[in-house]
Amino acid sequence: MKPFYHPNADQITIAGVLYALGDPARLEIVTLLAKQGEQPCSAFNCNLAKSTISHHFKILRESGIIYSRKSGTQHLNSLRREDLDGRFPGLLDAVLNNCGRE
Amino acid sequence: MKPFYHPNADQITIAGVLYALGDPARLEIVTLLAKQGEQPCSAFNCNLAKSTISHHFKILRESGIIYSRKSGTQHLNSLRREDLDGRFPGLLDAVLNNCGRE
DNA sequence: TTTAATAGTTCAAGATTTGCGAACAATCGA
DNA sequence: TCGATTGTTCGCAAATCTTGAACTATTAAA
Repeated sequence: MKPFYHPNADQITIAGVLYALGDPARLEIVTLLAKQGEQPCSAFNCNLAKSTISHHFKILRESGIIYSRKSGTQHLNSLRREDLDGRFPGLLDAVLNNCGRE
Repeated sequence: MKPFYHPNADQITIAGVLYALGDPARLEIVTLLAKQGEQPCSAFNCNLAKSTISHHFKILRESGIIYSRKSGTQHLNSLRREDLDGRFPGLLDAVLNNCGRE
């Protein structure tokens, strides 16, 4: 399998981040990682197909929102908080503060 | 022509807002409205086709980000700042503060 | 009251993207 | 080595995006 692509912090764009966050499933993934810290893909339970979930993680990874590393058979994912806060101060917090209360 | 659909404030979802903002053209439209106030669609100059711009305004309108009203042959568009701030405090400001400096 | 000009919307078609099941790759334990 | 687990990749159908052309609505001019 190809190694994961992760953009550098300065390659992260706000349109890319907002696009990645603009999907209910991906927003839930991000909320989960914010609350629980590093998690494997399987920690995200929903009605979506496995391949679809893999796709969502890829979008989040390539937009610069999450970092993924291999650990045994799992892929552990974590929020790139520092990179995001450094690049777009206040953005991630504003999003997280407003999730889960629609 | 059908009258415009505008969601009520409580129908605005954060995923819908983030999705609408997750496009470079729409992000520029929002930035323009934030800086210049109410503007017609034609105030947004870019390389896109007229029909595409109309589509982008529709996405912004139906996600609850802008309000559109007819005035003669024009459609004047404005940010729904109060509705957005009331529903998702800090979100719009965080986005606007981080636009235009990639 | 025609006629033309302007501002946007709607429509149809091709290109792109999304979601899915099936097949595949990688790792771990028995 | 065999099976179980985790996640990726592939191919296809459905949905969405971009565009030019046609259309609606309003204003101004002749």
